[in-house]
Amino acid sequence: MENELLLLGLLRRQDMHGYQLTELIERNLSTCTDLKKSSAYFLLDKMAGDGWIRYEEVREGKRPIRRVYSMTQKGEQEFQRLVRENLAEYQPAVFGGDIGLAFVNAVPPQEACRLLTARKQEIEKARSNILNAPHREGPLGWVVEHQERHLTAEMDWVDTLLARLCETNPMPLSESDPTQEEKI
Amino acid sequence: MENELLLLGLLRRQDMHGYQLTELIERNLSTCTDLKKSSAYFLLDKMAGDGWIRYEEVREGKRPIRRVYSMTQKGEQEFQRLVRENLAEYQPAVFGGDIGLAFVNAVPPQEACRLLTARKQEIEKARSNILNAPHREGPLGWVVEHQERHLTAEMDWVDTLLARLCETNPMPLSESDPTQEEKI
DNA sequence: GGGCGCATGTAATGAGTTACATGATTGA
DNA sequence: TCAATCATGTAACTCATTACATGCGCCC
Repeated sequence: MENELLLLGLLRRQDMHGYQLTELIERNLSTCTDLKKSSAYFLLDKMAGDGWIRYEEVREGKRPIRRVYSMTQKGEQEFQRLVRENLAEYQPAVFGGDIGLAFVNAVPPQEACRLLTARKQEIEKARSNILNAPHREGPLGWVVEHQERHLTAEMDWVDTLLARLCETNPMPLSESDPTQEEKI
Repeated sequence: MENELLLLGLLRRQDMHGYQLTELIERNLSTCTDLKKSSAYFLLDKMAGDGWIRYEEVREGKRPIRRVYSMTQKGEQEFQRLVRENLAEYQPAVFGGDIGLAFVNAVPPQEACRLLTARKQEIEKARSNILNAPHREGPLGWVVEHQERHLTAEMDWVDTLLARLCETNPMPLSESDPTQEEKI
């Protein structure tokens, strides 16, 4: 329901048409969601069907017709319910990158270091993207700050891993050694 | 492909039947995945079809027939490819809880604090679960450590939020004040 | 005798993505 | 004139989940 919450939260501040919403999300809110255009259109349709929002078709000049959405009373109620639900819960994060890590012994230490260094660079890139983005005030700024903290922690974590993997094995074995692998 | 990687990585160490695999995953690897039984069975089927693994039907005593899976050469190749891919990439984490946070001004500060405190307790619970779990050595221990670090950071983050939200507004407004809300 | 654990699956459902379709306007 | 932007959507597909179905053996 996060996506619905997001759309409701945005429409709550001002009426918007679909394209405007989806551009806003993809351009300015990529730090906290990656909802795609067609998914958003689909949800807007659905929420209109459920009476959470309604729309008016508007033609401005010679541009294509826009569906300008606005919240209904029912939508506001749902929004109030959804924010509370979202604020009160914690959804455990699953880090897909940990699966590879669990089997890191299957690759020679030297190569593992090379690969993790590549990962580190991706994290660094994401982090600098955030640091270079325009500063935001209030809750939206906090969301960015949260992501920034997380990325900093991830950098730190990869560094720890590199230290454990490489510095203890400066001269790698010629091949991965299955006898060094652990039990589960 | 993380789920495939996980199954391959486990089968690489020793042959196992489906139930054994899925129990292992649900009981011992819940920190890094939440793959469900039927999904795992489905994937095992698929991978057998693709020739990554093969199985032998074995009946032990009067128990139900087991499909004991083992890796093929092709499976080992895929595994090697998938670990490297996984180690080298970083998949940006999206925190669903940040959507609610972005709209936290829609609820009265006092209530927001109550809700975030509930969230904090859930995080604390997850953290103590991990701290009380048996200690693991090597890469698997690292994965647990990663999760533990993350949960600790999340606790810290919620505390920061609570400080910003509650301590600056010890006496809440009677209702949420839309004029305090921000632009996007 | 009843419930739990073992063991494998199917079917229905859901959420979301990619790729595609359409068509007009604007700017280089 | 050609590409990009605006604007909305559909269809096919992927991936995973939930709920359900089956059936035997073991233990209380």
